Amino acid sequence: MAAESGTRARTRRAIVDAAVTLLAGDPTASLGDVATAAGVGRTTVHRYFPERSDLLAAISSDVLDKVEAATERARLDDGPAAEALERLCQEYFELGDGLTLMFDTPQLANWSDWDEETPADRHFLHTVRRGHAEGSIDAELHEEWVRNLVWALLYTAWEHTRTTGTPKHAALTLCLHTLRKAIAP
Amino acid sequence: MAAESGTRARTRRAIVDAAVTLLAGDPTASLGDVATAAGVGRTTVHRYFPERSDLLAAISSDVLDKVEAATERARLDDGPAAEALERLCQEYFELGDGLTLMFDTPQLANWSDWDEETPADRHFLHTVRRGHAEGSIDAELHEEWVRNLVWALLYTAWEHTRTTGTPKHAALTLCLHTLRKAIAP
DNA sequence: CCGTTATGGAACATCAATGCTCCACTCGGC
DNA sequence: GCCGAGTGGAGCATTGATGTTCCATAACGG
Repeated sequence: MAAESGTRARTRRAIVDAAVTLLAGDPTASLGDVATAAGVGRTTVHRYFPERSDLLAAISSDVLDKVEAATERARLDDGPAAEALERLCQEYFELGDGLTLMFDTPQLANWSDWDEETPADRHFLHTVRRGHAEGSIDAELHEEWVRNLVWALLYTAWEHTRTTGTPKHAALTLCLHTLRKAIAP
Repeated sequence: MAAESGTRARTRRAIVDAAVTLLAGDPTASLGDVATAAGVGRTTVHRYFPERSDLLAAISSDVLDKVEAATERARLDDGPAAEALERLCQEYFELGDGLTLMFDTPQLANWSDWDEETPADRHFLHTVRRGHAEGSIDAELHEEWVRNLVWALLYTAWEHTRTTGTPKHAALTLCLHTLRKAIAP
């Protein structure tokens, strides 16, 4: 909140970004590892985030912000709901490691001020219901299932690029192709 | 391998089973927690598995065995490939915590004698190719993608029961419904 | 160019998980 | 019912992560 000097802001970003990347690969990575990855001394990490939980909270908040921003860019209220979800998928896909982290470390939400219900989440579920009403999304698939499905597909797509070396765009195509067919009525 | 006395075999099972359940929920659970969950002393756990890695190897081997057994029960070579995959999905779904554990702790494979290629995996990929050939599975979806997709759907289904309280059978239905549509040509 | 600001590293205390040992106890199977 | 296999708990050493302090130094910015 309080404006930070340019230097401090930059260092803070470096630490958070490095932590996201590192923790996405190994949620048990030590703070020393994070410091090294960020190109910073362990002492400096502690200066910004006195306790591990402080760092996790910062990460959580950072990723949630990005999710919110991505959700807005997807313009969920424009056009058919099914197409809106595909746009959202593309936006979320760009989140990369942040996505992976949120997917397999849901406890992360607890470290931040997240009450189960973010605006992005509400907007997502609302869009699915709109799809049900207008008939562009299979009515048998509950909102929550569709949300979980989207996250799982995105996670799978990233995993797919890591293990098979498939290029990002190809993985995204597979992901969207699969989603489109899965949610079609 | 060497035949164990009934008592030892039972204790060993209790520890492994408890560990699977516990680690599925929290991969960082301590050996003390595992001992408590298994209803045995921490000393006993060490007697059976001198190091943590020994326990992980045992778990890995145990789960892999169950996967192999489930794969055989699915009779992948009978009938259309798409239907075979649905049967497999139902069998895998029954693995419960073991499934969750393998999904979000892939490193587990390293602790056992797993060379990237289990018979079950080979059989699975082969079945997908059969589906491509006979036209019952969308040819645009590579074998590896379908495999990852199936695991992700199963994981999501379990997650769905945990977070929304949906009954198991309903989650499985959603899972199968989604899979069927996703892999259809 | 100079002073404030930020950093890195060393050193230290703490803590929890682990791995290991010993011994008394009990429970299972003959 | 007896005896040995199997168990549990207390205790102890080790290790790695964490959190904290202090000081010398680097670099940022006016």
